[in-house]
Amino acid sequence: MQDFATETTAMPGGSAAADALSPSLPRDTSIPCVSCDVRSRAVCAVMSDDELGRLSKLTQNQTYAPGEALFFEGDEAGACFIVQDGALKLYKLLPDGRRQITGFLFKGDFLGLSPKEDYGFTAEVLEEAHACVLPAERMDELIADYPKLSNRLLNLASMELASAQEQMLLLGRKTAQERIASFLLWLSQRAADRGEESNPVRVPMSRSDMGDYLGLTVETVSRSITKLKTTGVITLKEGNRIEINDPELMTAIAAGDGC
Amino acid sequence: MQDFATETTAMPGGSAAADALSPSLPRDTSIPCVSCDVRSRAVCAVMSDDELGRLSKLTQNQTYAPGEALFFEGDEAGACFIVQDGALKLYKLLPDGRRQITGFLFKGDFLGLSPKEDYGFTAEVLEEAHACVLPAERMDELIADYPKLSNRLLNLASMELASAQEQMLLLGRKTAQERIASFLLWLSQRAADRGEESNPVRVPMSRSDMGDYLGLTVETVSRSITKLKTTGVITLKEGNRIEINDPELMTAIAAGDGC
DNA sequence: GGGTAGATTTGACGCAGATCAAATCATCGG
DNA sequence: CCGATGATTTGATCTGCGTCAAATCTACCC
Repeated sequence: MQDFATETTAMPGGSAAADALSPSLPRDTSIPCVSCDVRSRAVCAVMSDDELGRLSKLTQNQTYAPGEALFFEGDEAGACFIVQDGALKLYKLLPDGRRQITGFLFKGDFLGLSPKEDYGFTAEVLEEAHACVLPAERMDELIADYPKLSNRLLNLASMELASAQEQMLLLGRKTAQERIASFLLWLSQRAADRGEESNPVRVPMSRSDMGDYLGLTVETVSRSITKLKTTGVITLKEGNRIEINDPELMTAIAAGDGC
Repeated sequence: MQDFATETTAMPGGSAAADALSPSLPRDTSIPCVSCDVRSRAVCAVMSDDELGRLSKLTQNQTYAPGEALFFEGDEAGACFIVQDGALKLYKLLPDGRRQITGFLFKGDFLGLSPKEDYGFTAEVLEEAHACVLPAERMDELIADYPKLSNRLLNLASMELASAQEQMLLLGRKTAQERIASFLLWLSQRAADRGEESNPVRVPMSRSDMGDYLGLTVETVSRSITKLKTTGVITLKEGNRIEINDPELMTAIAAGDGC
């Protein structure tokens, strides 16, 4: 299975479909995909109302609690997911327990599709999440029936591949300081893409998760953040939020051009 | 642009199409895709003879010398490539010159398709290469016309994404020794997939390139290889080839389970 | 409010791998 | 075969980040 979590920029012609029904109710799983909150940014953006009608019959809405796993590395790849809200982390483990987080997923992100029989990583909930679950066989049928969908997934995969390469550059060649700066800017950009507050940006993951994503230890993450704080480049705010005081400088630091 | 170089396993039902014409001539660019050397393993494997007829009219065969670049990071993404033979390296640079190689490409690999306007990395020749070049607009048309092709590319992208995640694990969490072992096993596996000798495996890239791929310096690469040699796990052979004496142990080392 | 458990920060120290430097090896043109 | 040039190996030393340990801080429950 493959995650196609991507820095999805808004699809042209797909302005957010307002939920016409019962806006006061917290969530009604009977509402079909047509009025889905993330329709305009998710894979489904390329499907027509009619096609979504078919889709909505195949999917199931699920709620996942923090710490819960949608699936584990090595599990048979049985379903695809579209994240409706919340946050996930994806990770791989070495036999001795060393962990590498390969991505964080947010509202609108797609998760699924494996080149192998089994999932290549674990998907675990960071913040309570709702997801739209689609059995793998159904997904295969949809891909076969709707070339548009296949093309859309190809686009998402391309974007994700590009960001994977960016991450390789970070992991292979950047200093701790540069990694943290790059990460915070990325978080901020992704929040902006989702239409959420980007500065200060909310940081929903622990220092430990940041470390496992950036190839650093908790202590180094903490020290690097402290240093950025001391230098005045960032400010820590209430509610796990971080303000980037000087985005220009921050960008320079992230690229190894700072100082 | 995105590279979809993948550990392509042989396509079912696509046994190598022998070149029926002038087998003694080194290379004849007039031979259409139908009898192409890499047809059975490349993207084209999903196209029928007729479809390949159309394809062959859109493509151009090119030869590239070692050190030459197919394109540079930041260039406008104008074409897709199918590697017919030779070897390429893909890399990204930081402003101060630090380099991260994000992949090596071999016979049958696909390169192209960008989520952005520009290429996100440089593609440079390692060993003289022949490639089939397809203008981006033509490629877009083909993708639109042949859902099979789109699906195939999606598969390749999925595979590449999985191996990118594997590489993140390597770069973020493995020791120098583990990285080298993982790399040599990967190189060997890829050679096997191409039907080439896998043990001893030919290592077509310099120590410096290995370092830039594995997030290490030349010296550390050299020392790690020396150590594996001294331990008796590998043997250096003529012609830049390396023999893996104990694949079991090597695999254990690569996973961090050795010793 | 007080207590507890986990997360984060801070401190002291060690080491894997980087850096700097030099020797050795391989390739290739003449 | 010789010399030159670049790649690789080896050696000595340094350092950024990891490791180990302890001190806060935070959130949450009673």
